Amino acid sequence: MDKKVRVRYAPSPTGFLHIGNAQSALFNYLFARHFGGTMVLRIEDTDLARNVEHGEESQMKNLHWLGIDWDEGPDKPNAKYAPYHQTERNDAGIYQKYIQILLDKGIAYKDYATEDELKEMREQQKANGEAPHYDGRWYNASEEDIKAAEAKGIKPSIRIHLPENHVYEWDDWALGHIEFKSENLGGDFVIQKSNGLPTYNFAVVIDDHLMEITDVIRGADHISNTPKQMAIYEALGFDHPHFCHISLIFNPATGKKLSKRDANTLQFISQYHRHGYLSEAIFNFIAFLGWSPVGEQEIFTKDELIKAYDPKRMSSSPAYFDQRKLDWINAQYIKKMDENELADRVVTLVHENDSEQATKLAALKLSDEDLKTLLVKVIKIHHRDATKLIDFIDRAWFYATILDQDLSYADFDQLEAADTKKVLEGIKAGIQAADHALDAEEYGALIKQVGKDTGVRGRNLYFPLNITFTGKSSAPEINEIMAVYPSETTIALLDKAIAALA
RNA sequence: UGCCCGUUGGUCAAAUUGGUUAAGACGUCGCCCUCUCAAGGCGGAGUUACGGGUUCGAUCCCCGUACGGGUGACCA
Repeated sequence: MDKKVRVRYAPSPTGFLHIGNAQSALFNYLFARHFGGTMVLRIEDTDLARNVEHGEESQMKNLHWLGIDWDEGPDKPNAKYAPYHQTERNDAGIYQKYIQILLDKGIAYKDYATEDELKEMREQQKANGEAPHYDGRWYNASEEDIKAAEAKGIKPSIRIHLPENHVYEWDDWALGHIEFKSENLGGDFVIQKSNGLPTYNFAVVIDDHLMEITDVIRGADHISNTPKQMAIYEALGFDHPHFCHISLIFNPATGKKLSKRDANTLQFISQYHRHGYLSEAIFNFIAFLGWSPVGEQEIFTKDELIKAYDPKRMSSSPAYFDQRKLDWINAQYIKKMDENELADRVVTLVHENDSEQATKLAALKLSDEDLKTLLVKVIKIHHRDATKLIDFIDRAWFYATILDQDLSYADFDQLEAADTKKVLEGIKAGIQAADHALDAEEYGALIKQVGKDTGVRGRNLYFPLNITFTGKSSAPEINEIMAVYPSETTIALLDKAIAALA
């Protein structure tokens, strides 16, 4: 690569950070970091009507959470390229200047057609079996027509005139060679709206050129915009950047690209955060949707991904989003992380999270210290079977409120009642005999001792305890679970179970 | 309907410039381990959309068909 790499992620603040957005931000990030280039964040806010309050702020927050940062943007301006909001760039007259150049060259022209006229034109074309396209009615319009339209007070839009028999072609990082014929672009298109703002296709070209973007990495839904943008680059005599169109992520439920409107799938990065996914796992997972490394390794840290990233290995076919695989990856990260760090993360999550589980646990008003102590115990027990941080929250709440839980003793029916009673009473006696609260190891020893004393073993020994302390016959390491509770609670639970036996 | 793109098991996918018993992972099934559940270990089943062509040989190159998707705005 001869020029220093500069890439950009350019969201429009019309919503919150969606998986699809995250994917394109992520590949831009990997591209920039892999080649030691610069990552730019630019806000494409020219559609005033659709801008959402806090959309931009939320995007940035979630990007940071994911581990994606940038070198230039609204929060990190660089005098040479600022500003980074398209509305501000418009106010600075940047787009106007290039519109004027095209107007002067006679490549762009004013179009006084009204919305209704255009609509009618398209309907007419449709009725004739033609593809809808602008018919060029105001190209080379007469002075009189223009004067007449001006007199009526019509505010014109500005269109660019497309050359005939021209081919727009490029070599895409992901797709290889692609070409479009100029006559298939839908006719001369608008570059400046009648309200004076540039259209997306125009602003993108000007900004990417001025910001010296070398590689445009974006979703495959932009493929058909690319030839239009190339028409603008050519009209202005600019070189165009390299393009990379990332394959789209599909929703398995609908078979279409993941859309903000799909209610049944988690769409937004914040939702994954909320549900207790680790940002590292999401990063890892998304990187593998649309790209794959050489070799068989599947779990990659961010640094490893940056090192391994190769734009030539971008996929050209769409991928279905498989949440089970994400769950597996998330579980891998959880297993690798130690109890302390996990507990810290869960504490943070409990504070900032408004999920049902977190709210319930927060309502217990434990001090951070007590909460962490409890969580470390819970994590020890469930480290192997948790897939999400929220699983720990859920269990911690359960254990903390065990006395209020409506435990089911139904499974006692499958066991010999006399044996069950002996076991439970033996354990109770053991706890009462001790002069301190037992820890997990001591509980383990006690259980074995009771087994020896009573002659009850195997499931007949463990199931009664599982049922007593969790309400289910199967549970992970029961001695560790018993150690979560204070002695009084343990004894109370035993009494409850013994009473239920009678 | 036009234009563009895509198609390797249920899912993600690999396969130096055409030669592999067509990797690996998730999921699934079975076995082992184990008080149970999980985790872990081992193993099984399961794929080159279809039809032609080029070639000694095609997942790979070409053509067609089918299916899927993207796009077709004074949205971005």
